[in-house]
Amino acid sequence: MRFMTSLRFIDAVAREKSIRKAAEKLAITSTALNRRILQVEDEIGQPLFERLASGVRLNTAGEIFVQHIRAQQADLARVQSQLADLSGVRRGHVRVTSGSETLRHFLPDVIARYRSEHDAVTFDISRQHGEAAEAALGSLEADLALIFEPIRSSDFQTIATARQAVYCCMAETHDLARLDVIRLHHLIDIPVIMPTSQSGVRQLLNVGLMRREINLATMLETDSEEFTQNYLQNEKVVGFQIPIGLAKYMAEGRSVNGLIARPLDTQDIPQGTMHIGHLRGRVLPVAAAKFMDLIITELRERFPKDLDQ
Amino acid sequence: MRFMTSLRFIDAVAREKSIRKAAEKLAITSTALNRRILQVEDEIGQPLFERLASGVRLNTAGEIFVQHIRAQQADLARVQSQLADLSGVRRGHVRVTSGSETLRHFLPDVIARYRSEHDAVTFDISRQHGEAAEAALGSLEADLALIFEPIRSSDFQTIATARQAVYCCMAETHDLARLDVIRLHHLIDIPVIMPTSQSGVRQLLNVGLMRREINLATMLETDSEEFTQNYLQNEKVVGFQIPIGLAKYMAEGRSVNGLIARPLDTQDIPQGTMHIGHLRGRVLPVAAAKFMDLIITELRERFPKDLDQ
DNA sequence: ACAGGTGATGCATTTTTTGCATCATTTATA
DNA sequence: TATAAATGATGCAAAAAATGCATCACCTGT
Repeated sequence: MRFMTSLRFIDAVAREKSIRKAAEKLAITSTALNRRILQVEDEIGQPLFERLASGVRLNTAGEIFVQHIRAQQADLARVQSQLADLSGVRRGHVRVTSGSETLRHFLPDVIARYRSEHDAVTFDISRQHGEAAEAALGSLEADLALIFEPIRSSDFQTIATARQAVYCCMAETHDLARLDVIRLHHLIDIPVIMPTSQSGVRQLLNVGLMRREINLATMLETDSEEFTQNYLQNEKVVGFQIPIGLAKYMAEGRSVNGLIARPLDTQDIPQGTMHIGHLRGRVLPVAAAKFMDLIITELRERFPKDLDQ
Repeated sequence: MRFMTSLRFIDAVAREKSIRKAAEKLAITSTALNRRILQVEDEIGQPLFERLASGVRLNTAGEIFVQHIRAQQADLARVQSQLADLSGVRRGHVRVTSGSETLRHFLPDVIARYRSEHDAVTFDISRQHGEAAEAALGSLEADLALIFEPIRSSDFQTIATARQAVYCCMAETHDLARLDVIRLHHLIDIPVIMPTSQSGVRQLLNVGLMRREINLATMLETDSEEFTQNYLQNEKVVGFQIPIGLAKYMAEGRSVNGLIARPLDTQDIPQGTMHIGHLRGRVLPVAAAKFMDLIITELRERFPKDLDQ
């Protein structure tokens, strides 16, 4: 897209905070890049960058202008996706940002299902906790976000939500596996793996633990779902997860790979909410919009009672 | 804005439906213009125009792309307005489309008030009836619209509404001027000037006339407020208008320039609604947003009881 | 049948963009 | 404190892109 060149260059310089570094990435000389920037600044009628000895930095005007550039790029992507749709094939690129909960089972399932029908669509999946995920939407680096508790920004437009209770995960041979519903006091003196404090699950746990004044025997703290699930198979410890993060049917009580999940009583630990949405005011590319539809379809199939739209 | 050139050119061709005609307006040769279009079509990967013997016409892809171009232009204007705001002076350009009702008194008053504080802001006022006004918002040819009854498109985002009863206008020497409120049957056999049928006032009148099965003695039909108001001073006929279209204080019963206004009984003719709004999903330029604020302020001062936000 | 319109294309010319060498500054480092 | 290694800006020549002219092929209305 030749008509986007200057704008793309400015975006690159803003990201690299250096004309020379950006020039290298763009495979042109710093001279040419510098001149393009000076030219646009001249047309705009005011500088977009502060010149520092260590490089450049966006000034206020630059921040506004770069936001415009990114919005324009996002809209162009949407248009291209729409045009591709016209000519039959659905092409496109979908950028999803999400907490770790959905990465192990849910998103792989949905993407596979989507790509089985539209294999010309490609994906970018970035793992980010709530606040960072919202920022990624804001800077137009992502189209969709799946965020588990809480939503901070009013710029986030929720399209659907799914209530999610917190489950305990453990080996099927674990003593607690006999219970249908687990109360917090059952966990006293039982070694547990805790999610890190940025995670939504951890925040829900904290609420209940504070209220009941219970301290758990935290043997390990990690933000890796992968590690947790694997470790449970080696030692009789308890991990925490929400249904969307569990293998299919595990939330119904079935054992999968020797592991089993039991819900925590919602009197002890409140249910959380998984939010699916995008930046307010954005029109999503066809591919992204359709993918979001499929996410909601999949959620409806898995959690028919807990889905709100 | 050099980076907008190609897009601006495409927009021009779409409007002119001819490369040669557009080239003339743009003060370049048709060759150059033709080549830019071919280049963009090549980059997009598909044609945007159908080539006819009589010129060109947008195809479906072109319609989508041109809509994108206009959205970009509008957003760029917003950004420029915002940047100008940064540097102190409020610059900008506000494009308003409205039915005829507001053109005589209301908009001139509001614009004068606005420009007394921000004289670097310029205006475009286009007179269009409801449907055309909504289309102008949709094609981004206008920022704001004032539409009197009814709203057709769900793309119109109403920001404020003001209820408006229909008034009869006449010379203060007219027989009916003695009445405080006029009933429809008072108008039987009295010569009237009717607004044309696209106008919201006419549509409200029609509702009442149909219901009561009354025919008025229409001596003349016009869409010109100017003509109507001037003619009332020459002959004892009755015209129709809503308060926003009357000179200040006339709706309170005062006579202005020998003319006087009396409300029609709302049992006979329902009140209408003046809608102030913009295209859904658009972020307005600073100047346009502030101007809309001022419109609402003015409406609140004039019609404190009938304004909804 | 034909005159007058349309968009497309080859080629020479003009304009714009790019890259090299270099300057003036600032920052990090010895 | 002196010095080396960054940074962005600028003059000038080469490369690339855009433009204008002349012309073609085509369609439409008369």
